[in-house]
Amino acid sequence: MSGYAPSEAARRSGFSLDTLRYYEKIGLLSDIGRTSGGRRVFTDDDLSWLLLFRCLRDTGMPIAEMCRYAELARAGEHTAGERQALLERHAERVEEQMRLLRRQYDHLREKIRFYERPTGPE
Amino acid sequence: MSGYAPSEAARRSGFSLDTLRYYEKIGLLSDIGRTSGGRRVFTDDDLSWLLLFRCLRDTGMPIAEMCRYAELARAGEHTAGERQALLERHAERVEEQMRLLRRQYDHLREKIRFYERPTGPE
DNA sequence: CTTCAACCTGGAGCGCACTCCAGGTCAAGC
DNA sequence: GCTTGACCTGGAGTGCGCTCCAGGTTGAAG
Repeated sequence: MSGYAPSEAARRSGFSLDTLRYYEKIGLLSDIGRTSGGRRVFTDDDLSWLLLFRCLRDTGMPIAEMCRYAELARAGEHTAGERQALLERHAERVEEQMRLLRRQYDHLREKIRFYERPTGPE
Repeated sequence: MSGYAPSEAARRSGFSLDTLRYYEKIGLLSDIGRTSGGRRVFTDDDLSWLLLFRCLRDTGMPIAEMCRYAELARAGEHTAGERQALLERHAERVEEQMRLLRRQYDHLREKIRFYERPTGPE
């Protein structure tokens, strides 16, 4: 079950080894376990955090904001409302981002269509 | 009709004045007109280029690739096929990007749902 | 016991896309 | 004619998010 080597955690999360170390260094990840020899051991719980971070990064959340979220979570259950609000605000930004992306994608397709028949413009 | 001051071009394209100057400096924009006093004058044609660049940037195309596109366009009509292919490849990347964004958005919404009722996790 | 790939640390370096600055010029309105 | 705000240039600086490096350690396999 739990106990993944760094390379395995990297593989499963899609982050590089360097990025995992970096995330720990800046305090985004904390209390990552170690073997007696000093090597990191990632638990299932660490992994689920990483998958959340992957989601947040992929949707464009800045690292500083993920740090804020992680801090809140560490602070305890009483921050649940604030955490929810943070994710909600982010989700709304993502919606806007999706709308913009779709709109610009349509522009792009329109542009490509100009090349598709008689003779292209420009 | 044609002849926009830099600030107007910035307003219409959504790029900053500095970015417009930067784009000209790196050769993304070329042959931007000038007044006798040395000030830039943007034409409708320049504006439509800017709107294309806005579309490409918003969809994540790196500047180097936009430069390549602009160069091809300057080279003449015989590069139309290559230009089309470039845009087509980009559009496919955008599609992938939209799929990922939607997937991660769904994850995010799912995560938020955990906060919505009994007692949130983490 | 040896080997060797995976891991460790601290810190420097990088790529991208701007953004800002100093010091000067231009031109429309009063 | 003077003021003032928009504009000019070349070049330095910034913020973000990693990524790479040197030099050393660990531990499973043979």
